[in-house]
Amino acid sequence: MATMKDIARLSGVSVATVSYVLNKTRKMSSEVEERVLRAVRQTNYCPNTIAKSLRMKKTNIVGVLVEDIRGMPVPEIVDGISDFLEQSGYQMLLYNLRLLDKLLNQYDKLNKYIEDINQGMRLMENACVDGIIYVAMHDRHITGIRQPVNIPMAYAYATADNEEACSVTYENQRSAYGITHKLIQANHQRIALVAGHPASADARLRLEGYRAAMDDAGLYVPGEYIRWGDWGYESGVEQCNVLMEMSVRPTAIFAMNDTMATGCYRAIKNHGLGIPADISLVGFDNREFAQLVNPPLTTVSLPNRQIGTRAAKLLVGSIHKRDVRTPNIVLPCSIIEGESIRVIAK
Amino acid sequence: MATMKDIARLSGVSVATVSYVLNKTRKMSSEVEERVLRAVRQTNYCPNTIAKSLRMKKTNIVGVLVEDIRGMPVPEIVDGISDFLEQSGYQMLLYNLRLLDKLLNQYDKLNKYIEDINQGMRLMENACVDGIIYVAMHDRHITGIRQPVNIPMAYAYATADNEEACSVTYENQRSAYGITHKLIQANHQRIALVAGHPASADARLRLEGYRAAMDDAGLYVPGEYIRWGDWGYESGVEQCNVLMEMSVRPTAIFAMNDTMATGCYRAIKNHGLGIPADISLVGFDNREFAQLVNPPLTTVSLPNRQIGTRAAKLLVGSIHKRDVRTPNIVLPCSIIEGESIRVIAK
DNA sequence: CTGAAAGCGCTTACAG
DNA sequence: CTGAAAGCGCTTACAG
Repeated sequence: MATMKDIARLSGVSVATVSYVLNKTRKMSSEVEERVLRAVRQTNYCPNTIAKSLRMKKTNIVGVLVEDIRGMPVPEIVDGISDFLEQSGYQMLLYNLRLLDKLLNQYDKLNKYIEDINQGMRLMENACVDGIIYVAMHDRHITGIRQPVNIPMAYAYATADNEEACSVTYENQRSAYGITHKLIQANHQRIALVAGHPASADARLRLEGYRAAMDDAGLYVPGEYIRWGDWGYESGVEQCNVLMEMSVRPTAIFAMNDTMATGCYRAIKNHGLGIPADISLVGFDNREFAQLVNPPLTTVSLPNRQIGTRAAKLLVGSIHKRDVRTPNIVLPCSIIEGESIRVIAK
Repeated sequence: MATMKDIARLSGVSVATVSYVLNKTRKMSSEVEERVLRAVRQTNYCPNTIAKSLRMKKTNIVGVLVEDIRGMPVPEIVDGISDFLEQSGYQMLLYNLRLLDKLLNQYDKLNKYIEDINQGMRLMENACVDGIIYVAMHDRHITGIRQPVNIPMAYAYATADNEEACSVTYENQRSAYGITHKLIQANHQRIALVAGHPASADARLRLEGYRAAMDDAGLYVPGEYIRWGDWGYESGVEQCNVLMEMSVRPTAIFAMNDTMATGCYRAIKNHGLGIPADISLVGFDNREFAQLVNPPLTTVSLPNRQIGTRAAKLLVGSIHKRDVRTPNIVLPCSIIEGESIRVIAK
C-alpha cells in the first residue's frame, strides 16, 4: 500500500503539500496539484484512516450497541441509523449484546445484564468511537449504564437516566389510545384486552392508553376483560379462549401485539366464530404477517426506521457540538387499516 | 484520558515497561508490575486501540458488508458472525448496502449495483479492516467484486468468482429434494410447485431439487403443475388459484417459500378446501409465521446463524494464516414438521 | 533485567 | 507560497 511519503517522493513535493492538496486545506498552484493527483491515481493511493484518526483524535466511527440484532424492531432501526450515518460520513461499529433469549419474559430484568452492556460500552470507548447509539428492543427506561465521558450518546427505542444523552421513542400510550378509539368509533362497547407480559413497560403503557380511551368514551371495563398474556402466540390463543367462553362475550379485542392477535384468530375460529363478523380484532406492531392473515389485521405501525435516522441525527448533532434543541423525541405511529373491524350499526 | 506516558510517570518506569507489563510480553519483577497495575487502576487507564492499530498494522476489526440488514436471513447471519468474532477478539464494522427494495424482483441484476458494493469495499479497506465478510440475502454467485489485495474475504449465503475467498452456503437444491420427498413418502403423486421469481438462483436450484425428487420417484409432472410466482404473497394466492381450478387438481403443493405458502392457504380456503384434508402443503424458509398459520406449516429451516459463525470462523482462520482446508462450505438444512401434510393410505 | 529511541502514517503550527 | 519538524499513543528492535 502506498503512503503519503510515496506520493510526496513521486510528485517531488513534501508530505505536507500532499496532505494539503488531498484535503484541500490550502490553496496550491494548479501545477503542483496536478502532479500530486497524478501520483495518487498512478499508485491507487488512499489515505490511511487509522493514522488520520490518531492524529485528529476523531475516528468518524459511531458505535451502535444493540440489545439483539434479531429483535423485532432492531434491523429497521439499524437500517435508519446506517442511512443517516453514511450520508454524514460516519462508519458504524456494531456490537450485539445478544439479549433476546436471555430477556424473554424478564422484561424488567435488564439490570441483570448491565455488566454486559458496560463491557460493550467500554469496547466502544477503547475503539475511540465519536459517539454511541444504544438500540433497545423494548420500550423502557434504562438505568445504570456507565456513560463514557466526552462521548455523546443517544438512545433509540428507549430512554435513560442520563441527562446528557438524547433519546428517540414512539407514542406507545397514545397509539394504544388511538387503536382502541378506532374500535369505539365502530360503535363497539364491550372491548376486551389481551395484554402483553405484565413485567414489560410496553404492556403498562398500552394498558394506560386503552383505559384512557375507554374512560373518555364512558365505557365500562369489567375486570375479567383484561387478560394478561406474555406477548407469545400461545398466550394469545389461551386468553382469547377465556374471552370466547364468557357468558357476556366482548364484541371486540385489542391484542397488544400482532403475534398474540394471530393467536386470537385461532381461538376465535376454533369457537366457530368469524372475524370481523362476530368478533372484531386489532393488533399492534404491524409485523409482516399482519397483512398475510385472513382477514388482514388492523394494527399499529411503529416508526422504527425513523427512530434510527432521528437518533443518528441527534447524535451527529451532539458530536458536532451543534446545540441539540430537542434531545428527547417521541414519534407518532400510524394505524394500518386491515379488514378485521366490523362497524356496528347504531 | 490517561495515556501510557501518564502511567509511566505515575509508576516511575518507562513507557516501554508499561507496554511490556500490560501486554505480558516480557517478564517483570512483581514489584514493578504491581506499581504499574496500581497506576492503571488509579487512572482508569485503557490503551488507545487506534495507536496500537497504527503501530501493529492490525486493527482487530472485521468489515461486514450486508446487502440489506432487513433482508430475511441477514440479522441471523450477522448474529452468528458477531458471536464468533466477539469470542475471537474482533470487532465488527457494519456497512449496509440497502439493496432490498432495489433488488426486489431483479434477482439477477446485482451487477447494476456493483459500484455500490465496490465503494463499500473501498471504505472497509480504508478503515484498515483485517478481513471482510460479504453477506448476501439470496443464494447467488457473485461476479465482479474488486477484491482488495492482502485482505482476506469470506462470502456468507453466496459464492463468488474469487479463488482466494471462502464461502458458506446451504443445501438449496438438496433441501428442495428433501421436502418434495417428504410429500412423496406420504404417498402423494400429483405434487404441484409454486415457484419463486424465475430470475432468482434460489428458484432454479429448488426447481432442480423438486424435479429430481419427482424423477427419482418415477412421478410425472405436467407442465401446468409448475406455476411461477415472484416470492410474494399475492403470487402465491394467484398461482394456487390456478391449481385449484384445474380439472385434475394436485393433492399436494410445494411452495418455494413460506410467504407464497401462506398465499396458498388463502387460495385453498377460498375454494372451500381444507389443509391438509384436501390439499397438503409445504413451504421453505421456516419464517416465524410458519408456525402461526393454521394448521402449522411443514417447511425447511435454513442454518442462517451457523452460516454466520462458520463464515466468521473461516475468515479468522485466513487472517491468522492458518491453512483453511475447506474454503467452501455447504451446510445442510432441516425439515420442520408442521401439520400441513396428510398421509394418503396406499 | 530495563530504558531510550525509532517508527507506524498522518496533520498542522511554525519557520523560512 | 512551500517545507521541515513535532506529535498523536502505541510497540519493539536495539543498546546498555
